[in-house]
Amino acid sequence: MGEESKIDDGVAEWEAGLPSLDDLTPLSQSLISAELASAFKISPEPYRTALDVDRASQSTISSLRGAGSSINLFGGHVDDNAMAEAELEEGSDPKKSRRTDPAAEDPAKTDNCMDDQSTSAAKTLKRPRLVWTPQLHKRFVEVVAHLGLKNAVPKTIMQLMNVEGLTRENVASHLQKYRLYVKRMQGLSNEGPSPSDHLFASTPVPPQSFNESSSHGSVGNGNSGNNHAGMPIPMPYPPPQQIMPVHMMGMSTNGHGFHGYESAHSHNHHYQQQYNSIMQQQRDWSGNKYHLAQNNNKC
DNA sequence: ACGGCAATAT
DNA sequence: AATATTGCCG
Repeated sequence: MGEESKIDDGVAEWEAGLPSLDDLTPLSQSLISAELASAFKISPEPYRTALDVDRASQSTISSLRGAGSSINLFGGHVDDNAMAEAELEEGSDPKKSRRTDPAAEDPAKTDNCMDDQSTSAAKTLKRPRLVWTPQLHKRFVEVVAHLGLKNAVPKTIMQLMNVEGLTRENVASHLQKYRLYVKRMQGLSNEGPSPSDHLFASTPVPPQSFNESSSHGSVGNGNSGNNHAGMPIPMPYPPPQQIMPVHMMGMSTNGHGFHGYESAHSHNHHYQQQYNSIMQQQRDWSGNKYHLAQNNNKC
């Protein structure tokens, strides 16, 4: 409890040091050219009054205080305004109702070096190490479960997880560990998640989800807490973020365009392909946390 | 190119 | 301790 007042003091002090409204560059000033905006189908920023800004500020502050649950993809530090966008949400978190317009750029450093370089740099630049938060891991497990262990290979997992910035290597590494864990757990069938298994223990191990896959059938773990038969996890995960101006007419709005277990015998590469194309649309780097981490990159 | 796995590095 | 990277192989 003492902590909170400390934070309050800090915030107050910080607020006192802020420039007055009159000193600030008007938010109405566009950060990108009109051409660029229209080229990328970015709708123009709505006008913001000082009141709007204040409200946003309040909301930020309160969210900083309230349950420090920044769902940042990467642990470590949340640099400054970087936590404005949460990485992934589950349908099971009714508390977050913020779906206002994305905004609040920093007028101070209008850093407009992008295009060519930043997009190619996305793959070149060294990214901060990934932190497998429970949310992320959960997603991972769900995807693996749905693929069936047979098809759960890094690339596919990565694609279906649909998490911005997640690399194949990230998944491969995690998968390797995960497999070891699962094996370890099956060997010692009666439960005993070692204390070192924090993360893994928190998510029930995939109960051998579907008919195919698995060649030797000793995988039936008594633990089948998830996966209610008729309700396969909503696979086409809601794109955590990113706009995707895709108009695919085959399977559009009806909730699920994914029927999980195709691969082995069926030839519905159809769907998978459509998926892939979507995935590629969202893979694009645009602006996100990675650059910020430790790279005072001048361009 | 990809995937799996163990060893090793950070 | 958690991830990343590397090397070797199928």
